Amino acid sequence: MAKAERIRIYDVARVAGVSVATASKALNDTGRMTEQTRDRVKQTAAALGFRPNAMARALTQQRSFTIGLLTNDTYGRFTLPVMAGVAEALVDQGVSVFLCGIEDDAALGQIHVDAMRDKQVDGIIAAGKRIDRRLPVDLSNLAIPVVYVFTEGPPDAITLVSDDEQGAREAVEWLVQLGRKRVVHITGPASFASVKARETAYRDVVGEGAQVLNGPWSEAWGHEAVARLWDAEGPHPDGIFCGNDQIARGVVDALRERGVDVPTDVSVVGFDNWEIVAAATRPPLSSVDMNLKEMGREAGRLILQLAEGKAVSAGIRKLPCKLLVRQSCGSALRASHSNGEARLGI
Amino acid sequence: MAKAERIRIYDVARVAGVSVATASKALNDTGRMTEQTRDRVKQTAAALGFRPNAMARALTQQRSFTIGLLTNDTYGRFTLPVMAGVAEALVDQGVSVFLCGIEDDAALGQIHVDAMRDKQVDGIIAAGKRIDRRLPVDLSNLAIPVVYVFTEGPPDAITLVSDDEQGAREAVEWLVQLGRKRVVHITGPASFASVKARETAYRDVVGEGAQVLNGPWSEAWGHEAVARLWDAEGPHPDGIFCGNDQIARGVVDALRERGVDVPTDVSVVGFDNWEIVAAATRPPLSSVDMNLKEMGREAGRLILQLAEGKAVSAGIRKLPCKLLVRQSCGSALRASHSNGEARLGI
DNA sequence: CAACGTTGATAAAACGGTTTCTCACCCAGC
DNA sequence: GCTGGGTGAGAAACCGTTTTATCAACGTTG
Repeated sequence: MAKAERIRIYDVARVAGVSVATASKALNDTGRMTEQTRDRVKQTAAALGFRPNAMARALTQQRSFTIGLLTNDTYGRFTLPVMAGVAEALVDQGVSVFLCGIEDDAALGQIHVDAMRDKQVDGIIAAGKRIDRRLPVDLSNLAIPVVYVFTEGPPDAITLVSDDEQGAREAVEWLVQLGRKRVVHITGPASFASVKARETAYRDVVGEGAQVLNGPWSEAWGHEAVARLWDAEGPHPDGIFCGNDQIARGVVDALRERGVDVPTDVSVVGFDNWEIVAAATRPPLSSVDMNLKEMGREAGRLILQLAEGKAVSAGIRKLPCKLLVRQSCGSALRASHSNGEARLGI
Repeated sequence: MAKAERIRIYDVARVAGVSVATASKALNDTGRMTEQTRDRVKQTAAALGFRPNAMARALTQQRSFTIGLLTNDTYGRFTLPVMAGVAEALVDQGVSVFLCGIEDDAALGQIHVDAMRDKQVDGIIAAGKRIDRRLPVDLSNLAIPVVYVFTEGPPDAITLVSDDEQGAREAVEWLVQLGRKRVVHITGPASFASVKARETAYRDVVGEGAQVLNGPWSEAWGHEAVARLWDAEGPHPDGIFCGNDQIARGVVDALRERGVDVPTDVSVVGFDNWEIVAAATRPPLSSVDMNLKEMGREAGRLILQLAEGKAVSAGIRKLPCKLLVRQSCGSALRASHSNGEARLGI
């Protein structure tokens, strides 16, 4: 097949025997004309395989049907599901996504923002990997709408984050419901806002006897924390709520090596529901899913609304997490399992 | 700061006291004029903060300075580094990247391809997660250039893949150099082309006594394979070359649980150099890195050349892998370590 | 001094659509 | 028969840039 010249609306008009103006109006369902004329134009357009040139269209209308996704999460663990959600929400509106990875490089960020402006994006979604850090770019007085996802934005911005407190609460309550009496919390560095939020919920549910161990976000820390707990005097924990799945995996491995059975002796729950870690753990890890894809979808919907000129109320929106029960916390109360799942759904 | 109206080249021309045509030529370093005039225009443009409207520009020139990246690798493990490389190669040429995740959905793929055409992308990079599978879209007779990365393309296409055979060879030769006499190969399903390529290289280096175990790409399979090998009669392996890092991690864990020391008793090498797995393994895993980011860069360079109308010879290009030595294969020959690294570099 | 090539700059025509205005036409009402 | 309002369609302007064609002014040359 030869590289056919692209069909222009001019061609459609000529074949259909109308003017370009009429053709345009027919295809966009605007203007006034006979239903007959409109159909004829539409049919010839279809027959010719006409597709409007998005550039030309963007030039007159003030929309490019393009948005920019700015992120500093190169590894993609958090951003990838968000991206998928955004794309999903936008694809059937004909909106495409520019992906801009900026690491933590302010200069690179500026380059990408400028490029986006030049390309007339209808909006920008700024996605991060940490709720309490900003991206190294200033998007505060752009002429285009901005939505912040999983990152900190200016006070009056539209921001989407996960509800860490709620997620943690679900997890700890689940452990308590299973009958666990001594639940400890092994988590990341106290400097993270999400660590604080999760800890707050944990302390709230557990009350007296709460015990929190802070360390790096690594498997190694999970090992070490278990060592500390089990080498200490007194009764050992029978439930462990971990700050993320990597720590949880370290914990589970360490327990196995000590001959402590999970979930019979100890129930373990992680956070993030990072499939690749949670599923490979033996036994597979229960974990709190932050619904990042849904966050992406919501971001897509919002940016679309804004692009269409609709008003969206500013502020921070916390989206609910969902506990995903696998085998690492046991199924003593299997009867109430599905019940719990349903109750915990978003 | 008010949402300033965008400055058009018209404004620059007026302020600089020249015609729009002159302004355009001044800024693009084309046409003829006094050096003085050119400077004056450039300076007023800078002073006004003029940035050309990319849409309008794309309409006249035949380039949008935009390319599309089509991928079915939603999880992003392979595509993410590729994307980073592509973006890196293109950003300073002012080229932006449309990201299009299509899963394995042909209809979705078609939608994205159509959208890209409408938006006049200068080229498409099709990136996959498996060398011997095609993306569910037909890009063969588009009017725009296409580069295939880490996926199978049509026979006469420009395709970039990793040189699995060379990578495997480096790994196995390294094990042999360390003095390992009984090296086995635990790998993925035989249906994968990359499995075959790696196996070929392995057999080539080991010769007599080669032993290959095929299974799924999972940690669990690593465990099981070790069980098979160590429960069998006769001498145990002293070197294991694994088909990917997940299997390798399973292998290392299983060996530790059996009291077999890595790397003292057995040297282990993985494949993919998936940081998150390789680094968390105890001890950290030596692994073959496929240089995916460099592959992305190369893809970016190629698509750029094609977009500029330059000819690029078709065919499959195998890009070299690089062995990354960590602790899982020992350092008996530490003296030749850096030597080896240097020799194995790309 | 006329013819001519250069030079610096401009007007105007693209690019491919959308949108605003204008207008011919038809029919109803007086 | 004249006016007026609604209807269907087209001419033309516009979006913001690049590019081609044109042109005046100037210096050179025969």
